[in-house]
Amino acid sequence: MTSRQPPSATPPSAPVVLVVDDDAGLRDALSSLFRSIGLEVALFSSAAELLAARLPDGPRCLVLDIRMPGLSGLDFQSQLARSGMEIPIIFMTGHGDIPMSVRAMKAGAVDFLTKPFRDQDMLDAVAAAIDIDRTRREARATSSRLRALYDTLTERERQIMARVTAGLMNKQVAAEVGLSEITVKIHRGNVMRKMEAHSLADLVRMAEALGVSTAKG
Amino acid sequence: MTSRQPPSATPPSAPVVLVVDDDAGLRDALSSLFRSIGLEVALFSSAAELLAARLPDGPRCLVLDIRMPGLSGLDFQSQLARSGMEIPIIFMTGHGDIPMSVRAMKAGAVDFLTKPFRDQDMLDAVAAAIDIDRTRREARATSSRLRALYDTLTERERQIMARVTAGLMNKQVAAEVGLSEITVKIHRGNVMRKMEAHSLADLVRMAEALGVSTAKG
DNA sequence: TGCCTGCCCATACCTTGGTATGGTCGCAGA
DNA sequence: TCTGCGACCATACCAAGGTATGGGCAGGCA
Repeated sequence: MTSRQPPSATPPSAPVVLVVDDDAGLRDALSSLFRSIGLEVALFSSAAELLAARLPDGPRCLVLDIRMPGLSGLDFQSQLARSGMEIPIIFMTGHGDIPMSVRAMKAGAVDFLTKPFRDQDMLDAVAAAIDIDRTRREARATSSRLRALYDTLTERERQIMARVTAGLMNKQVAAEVGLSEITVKIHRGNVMRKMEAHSLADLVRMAEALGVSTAKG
Repeated sequence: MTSRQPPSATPPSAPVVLVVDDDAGLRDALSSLFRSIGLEVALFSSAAELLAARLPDGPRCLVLDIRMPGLSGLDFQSQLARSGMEIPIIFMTGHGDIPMSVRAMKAGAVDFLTKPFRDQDMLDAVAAAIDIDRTRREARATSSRLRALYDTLTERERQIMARVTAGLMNKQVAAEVGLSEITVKIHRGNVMRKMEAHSLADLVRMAEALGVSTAKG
């Protein structure tokens, strides 16, 4: 948010497409299709197999047959959502119906392709999905960096931060939390340093992103 | 955003469901269904008819057969989007297919029901759509109030606002735009008054919402 | 026990922010 | 021509922000 940092320790890995389908022929076909445009691919014959695998950390997306051995595609989707595992999903189906597709799309699927599909449609969908994932990862990275800074604050400092970013003056903050103005100034200075904020405007934006800050009238 | 105002001059009108279907029987059935739970209804037999009518201003949504005389439902949807007319849409279809439903959902449809549908499914969809519309309207109202205030600023004042909300000190702003510090202070004061901001934090949030403000390193 | 940390406060001092008062200049419209 | 307004600047003054220095107290921990 405020500091522009190098990507991080892990090198910028290539996008990976995770394919889950019980049809080995289709898996192979998709694999060569994706590799032909420079994407990496990981193949799985079932959801369980995918869950057991160690997944790469770069940008990625999931290409999933809605009818799988064991867990259904839709159930798998909601299970992933519940477990906080956010990954863009592209569904494929041979015998799907409209309610199924609608449910999938409402739950956030990127696309829902009927077999047989055109290669280009699949590639477009995957490109869109990878893009979504990349954006989300960046947003998550920024916000977790921010959260990490916020976690270093003491209770007091959080109280002061909330009120300062709500627009209160030091003396008002002091009155509200029952401190002397000078103490508020000190805490405030600590907040600025710990949050690595270079200005009040900066801090306000951080508070906004973190969802802290006392609402105002 | 900053001031909590009464709803406005127009009284809080009841939610309205706009129904477009060429089947008069279905129109009537939907009409009584919606009225039974206290919603107002406006019926149309074609998209053209709806466009010609004067639409109410309260929260509302659109229930649309995908196959209509004249313009198709999907085309109508994209036409509305292009014309900036944002209204939540629920599609109905008797003979739709998956690609159609996916396209509609990707374009932002709230739901896509296959005929025959259960009354409760339709009511749930409409409730969700109305809710979305209400939220959107509130957001639009807030942001247009803000925009109106911003429009009263002079060019200079906007320059100063952008830099101040980016976290620059008055003297830095002065140097950047080639003014004396005292002049910056005066403009800054004018900005605060015109934007009705009660604190710098307030102004920063406004700048954020407006998308003005010079990005920082 | 000594050490660290969080929390609290004071005095002193300097920098910024913010407003009032008063004045100049140029331009557009009544 | 007068009026109003946007833009600009100065002096003066006060309020608010911010830091340094120094000190006290409580609790956890090696």
